[in-house]
Order: sequence, then C-alpha cells, then structure tokens
Amino acid sequence: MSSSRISNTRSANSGLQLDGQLCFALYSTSLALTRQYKPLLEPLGLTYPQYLALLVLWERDALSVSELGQRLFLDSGTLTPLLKRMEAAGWLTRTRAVDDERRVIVALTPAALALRKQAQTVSRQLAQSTGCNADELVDLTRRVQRLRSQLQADASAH
Amino acid sequence: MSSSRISNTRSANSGLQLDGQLCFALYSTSLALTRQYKPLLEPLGLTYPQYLALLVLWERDALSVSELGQRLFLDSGTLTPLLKRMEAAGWLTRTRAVDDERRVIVALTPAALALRKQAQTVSRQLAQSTGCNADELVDLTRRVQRLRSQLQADASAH
DNA sequence: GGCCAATAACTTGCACACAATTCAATATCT
DNA sequence: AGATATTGAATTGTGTGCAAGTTATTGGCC
Repeated sequence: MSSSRISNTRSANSGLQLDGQLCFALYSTSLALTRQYKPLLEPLGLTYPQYLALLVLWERDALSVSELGQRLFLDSGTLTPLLKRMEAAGWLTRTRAVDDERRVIVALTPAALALRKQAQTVSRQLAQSTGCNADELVDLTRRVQRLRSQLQADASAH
Repeated sequence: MSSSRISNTRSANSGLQLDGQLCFALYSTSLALTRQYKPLLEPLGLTYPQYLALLVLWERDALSVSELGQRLFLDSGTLTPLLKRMEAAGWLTRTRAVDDERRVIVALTPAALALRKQAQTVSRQLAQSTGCNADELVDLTRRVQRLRSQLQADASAH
C-alpha cells in the first residue's frame, strides 16, 4: 500500500500534509474513477466527460453551451471541442438560437436518447465497484458537494 | 445554485444518478481544488501536479520515476514530460541509476528544497478555503482514500 | 556466452481543462 | 440612430492523463 507512505506524516511538516492529503485524495480518487469508467464507456464510444454531458442533457435537453457549462462547472474552452467531437460522433446537434444568435443550442439525437438505457447498466456496474452502500454514497456525496460549494464561495469572495 | 438541478433526481433514473452524483461530485470538486491552487502556485512557477511531485520528493528524495508514479498513482507517460519541465525549470535533476541504467533517479535541487517553507504558506491558505476544521478534513480524507482503495481493488480483480 | 522474456523509461496520439484572446451579436446609453 | 459596453462561443497555447508502441537494459535459461 504505497499510499500509506504519504499518510504517515511526521510532526515536522504537518501543515504541509494535512491539506495535501485531502486534495491529493480527491485528485487521485477522481482519476481512479475515470479509469474505472473507461472500459465501461469505451464500447459505447464515450469518454467520461462526454458521459457527464449526456447525463445533464438527459435531464434537460436543448441547453446552450454556457448553461451546460454551469451545470458541469466547465467553460466553453473545454466544452466547444468536446461538443464538436460528440456532434461528429452523432450524439447531438449544435445550432444557433434563433432569438439570440450568440447562443448555441445543444440538443440530443435519437441515438443519444436511445443510449440512456445502456447507460443505466454502466451506472450500476460502477456503483458496485465503489463497494459502498447507498447511504454511504449519499453521505459522501453531500460532504464533497459541500466542500465544492465552500471552495467556490471562497474563490468568488476574492 | 445550478448543481441542485442535477441532484433533484426523479425516480425514473435513480440508478443513473446515485453513482453519477458521487463521481461527478469528486470530479468537479477535484477540478475546483486545482483552480483554487492555481493562483497560489502560479507565483512559484508550479502547476498542481508538479506541486504534488514536490510534496512526495520533500518526504523522500531521490526516487525513481516508477517509485514516484506509485505514490502519485501516475504512469511514466504522464510523469516523464512533467519531470522534464520541472528539470528545465531548475527544480530537479534526472540521472540514470549507476547500478541499473534502466532507472532514472529524480532528485531535488537546492532551489526546490528551499521552496518547502513557502509551500507551507500555500498549504495553510488552501486549508482555510475549504472552510472545514481539522477533524472534518481528516474524516473526509479517510473516506475518500477508502473509496480509492476499493476502486483499485475492484480494478485489479478484473 | 547467447537467446529470450521482463522491466523501466520514453514517445506518440488523443482528449480533456483552462487562461487569454478574438469575434460576432446583442444590450445600453445618450 | 450611433457609439460603446457586454455577452456567448470559438480559438490559441500550455500542461496534464493515459493507452499503445518503442527502445535500452537487465535477468533468467540453456
């Protein structure tokens, strides 16, 4: 278990390590999750960020790029090329809004709507990989979301 | 609060959302943390992954690329270019091991050792941004680490 | 010693993230 | 209406992550 080396902090640099542990834990766990998703999403021809975009659009279709970005906490610099790839793959269409031609409306194709069922399988498989029960997942999710809110509040306060 | 839209799941796709919430929370919070670090690390000329590499090397200097990778959960495809940039910036040296010329030993320069003090300031500032007390940080860290262990165990079982 | 598999690092190609800039369309102000 | 500011996407450039393939070195086997 090589991670224990990082955890075993001596008193000399406890200030350095305490936050390093949480930030690094989130960073490495997030990457581990993406790796876990990869073999499940690859047969569908999706990456994890693309799958997240679909999750949002399945909830509410026909969003603008910036509305999608607000939900995913990503900006157009990330989303524009991602959405272009998804458009090329046939998952969605990108059309200028008629009432405001600055906005680009992203809408799912029938292929993407049909994919929703298969995605539920992916979802179930991954929930098993976590080895957590539903209560644990809910609790951990809430805590991490609260941390995210704190960080954003702190960032905008500056 | 745009994130609440994602949280408010209807029963129709609860299977889709339970894990999706946790995975997305970790993903977006990890990115938010990197954003939070950025203005603090920029004056030092460091990125967040480079800072993580320094944290490891401050603990134990003169590691091989693969040993460093084990601690960071990253492979040489990611680390080699990162370490080259850090070498070019004067933070470390990369030298072939004399006893085994396949291995490349990464060792910190005096400049990197001297940086350790400033990094503690960064560390303290970020801990404040989380708005959590020490107990919360420790507890949340442990839970996230346990999730990471679960995911890795599941991945290697396959 | 010579052959062969394993290992460590590097390289290549692709897909994010994100700051900074640019461009077109809309809103505002006078 | 006309000049100006603002907004929404797209673009550019840099730095990760990671799979797949390459190269150089070592270890094991005969």
